[in-house]
Amino acid sequence: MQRNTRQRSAIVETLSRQDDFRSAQQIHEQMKVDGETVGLATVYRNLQALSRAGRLDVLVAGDGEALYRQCEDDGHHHHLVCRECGRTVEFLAPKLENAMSAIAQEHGFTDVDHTLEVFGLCTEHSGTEHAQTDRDDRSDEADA
Amino acid sequence: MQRNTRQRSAIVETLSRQDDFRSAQQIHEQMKVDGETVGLATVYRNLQALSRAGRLDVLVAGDGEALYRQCEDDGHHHHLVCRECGRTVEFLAPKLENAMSAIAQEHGFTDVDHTLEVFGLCTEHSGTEHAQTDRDDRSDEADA
DNA sequence: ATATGTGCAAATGCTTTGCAACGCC
DNA sequence: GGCGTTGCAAAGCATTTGCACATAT
Repeated sequence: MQRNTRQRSAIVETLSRQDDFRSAQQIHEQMKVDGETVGLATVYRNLQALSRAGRLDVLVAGDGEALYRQCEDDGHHHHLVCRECGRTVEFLAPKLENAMSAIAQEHGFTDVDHTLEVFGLCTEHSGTEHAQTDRDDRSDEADA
Repeated sequence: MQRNTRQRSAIVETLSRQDDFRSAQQIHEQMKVDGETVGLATVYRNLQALSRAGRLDVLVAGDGEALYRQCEDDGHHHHLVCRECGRTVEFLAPKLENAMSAIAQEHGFTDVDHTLEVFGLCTEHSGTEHAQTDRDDRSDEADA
């Protein structure tokens, strides 16, 4: 990832206009709609490169599909994602990180890494009619 | 899942002799080695049926491959899995469950569900030579 | 100039499915 | 005997890769 190409910029551009997690194919589709002509393989290659470079969050959906979105937060964080629309809330759980390390160490595991993702239905897609106020994507902190 | 067939029994049998998470293909392979003749599609179909019936734990590896193993624990629990050999330790994290519910509720999400898996290298596959005692798969409890 | 990046199409790997044969109940 | 089950091969998907061409630096 060392050169600036029209395609790469377009991909980054598209991602920057996107709040929620999207699959490579959705992103490619979106670009086509926007009039950008970029090969699907190129989208895949760049998403990979960008996430390797730490500029994207990647999360693997239940069915194994990879979803991407631009990082909002630098540190290690987790996501609360709407199963319907992909709307995402980031949150931190420092106590969890510690607990995980402790458990891993107890069992002699090293090089540990963990994934924690929470899936649910956001206000707009919930069957019930919850009233609530906080509906932005700002980072939050859990007490776990 | 209403009839008992030779194939289904063989699959359950194979799973019961297996401590760690295995992919459908690995299970199929194992059965072939054991002299069982069962179609790959049948293995997939039964693994799905069994996990639907709550008799198997399923976890999706980083690359999207589904891994199965028979349930040890009834309740909701998580796994510490060796990236190399699949060796698995189950653990509970009740405080985490609560924290997740709280966060979800705060943001108006409903029908929440979460996945937490910890990957690492077990004692036998760690580059370093950790000394340790606890190396079984008994359930454990985290304070998070 | 030349190492990188791109596009396309073919290949991969896991998983699912259509359909005829099969075998529990 | 009927309906769930199986096997096989084909189809599906998301993703990766080989290779010739294009292009940023």
